[in-house]
Amino acid sequence: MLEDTMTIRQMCDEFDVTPRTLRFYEAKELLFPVREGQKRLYSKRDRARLKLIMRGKRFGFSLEEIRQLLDLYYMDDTQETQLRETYLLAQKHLADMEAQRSELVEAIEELKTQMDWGAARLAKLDQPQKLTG
Amino acid sequence: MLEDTMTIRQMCDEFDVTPRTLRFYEAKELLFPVREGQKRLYSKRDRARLKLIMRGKRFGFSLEEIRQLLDLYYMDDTQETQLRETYLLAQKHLADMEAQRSELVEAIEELKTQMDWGAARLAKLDQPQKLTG
DNA sequence: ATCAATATTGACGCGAACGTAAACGTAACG
DNA sequence: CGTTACGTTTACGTTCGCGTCAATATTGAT
Repeated sequence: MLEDTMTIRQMCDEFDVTPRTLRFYEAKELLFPVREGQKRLYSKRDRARLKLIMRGKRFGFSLEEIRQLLDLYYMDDTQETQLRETYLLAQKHLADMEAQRSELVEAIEELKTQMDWGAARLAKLDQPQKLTG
Repeated sequence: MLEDTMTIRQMCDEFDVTPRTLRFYEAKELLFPVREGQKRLYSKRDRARLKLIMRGKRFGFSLEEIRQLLDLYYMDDTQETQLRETYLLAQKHLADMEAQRSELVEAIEELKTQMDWGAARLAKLDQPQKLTG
């Protein structure tokens, strides 16, 4: 506890995931908890990574894509070649996310329009008094 | 051709999907192409729906969620009860999309920050002349 | 010491969203 | 009339992201 680590259960509670999920991410090399005997202990870094994982998932990236992107946030000890590749990868992801943002903004506008339309129809159904003026 | 319909191949070319996908969406009741003999013919409405399907997928909605939402865009002949339910559903989706937009904006900012950091490191690697200034 | 709670490693299962192969129809072209 | 091209159904296969046992430690409390 002194070393700022968390057990698997604490992680599950904080991030609302199951143990299975955390072990799965570890198997996929997205997380690297240390072992205290048999038990996994998650560091602050693991928590930061998990947060990014959840975010990436939300935006539709696969775990494999996320795994590669995670290196960008922890490339302190990365080789130069790796660094360049990661940087290029990040550029693509950034472009993708900005495109997604645009589409999302447009989709929100359109959905609102459709909902206004639906709201109008519902209003008529609620108050049909003025039917014949 | 005169009736503003498209064959399955034309659809595939225009939306960059496979025939299998279109038949799959039909099986899931997301599309309703008419038949000319055996062959499927996709109307303008089918195309509009497919566009919304692709958009929904992009934003992480399942095909089932999308199927329900599609009714909002074509509820001219919808019952009142259905209309209310669909409207409520749309509100939830709208909220979800707006939340997603916020997170996306934040994620973009953070990613940019990280990239600037990486870019700085790359710059140092490119021009180490001032090493001992 | 024992019992319950929590952890671990397999291993199989599962729903979503298609891919892919087989077997068949039909329609046009030379 | 054959074959080439495109379409159809049926059905099994595949990948992803976990869920769900089962069997086995390990740990903490009584």
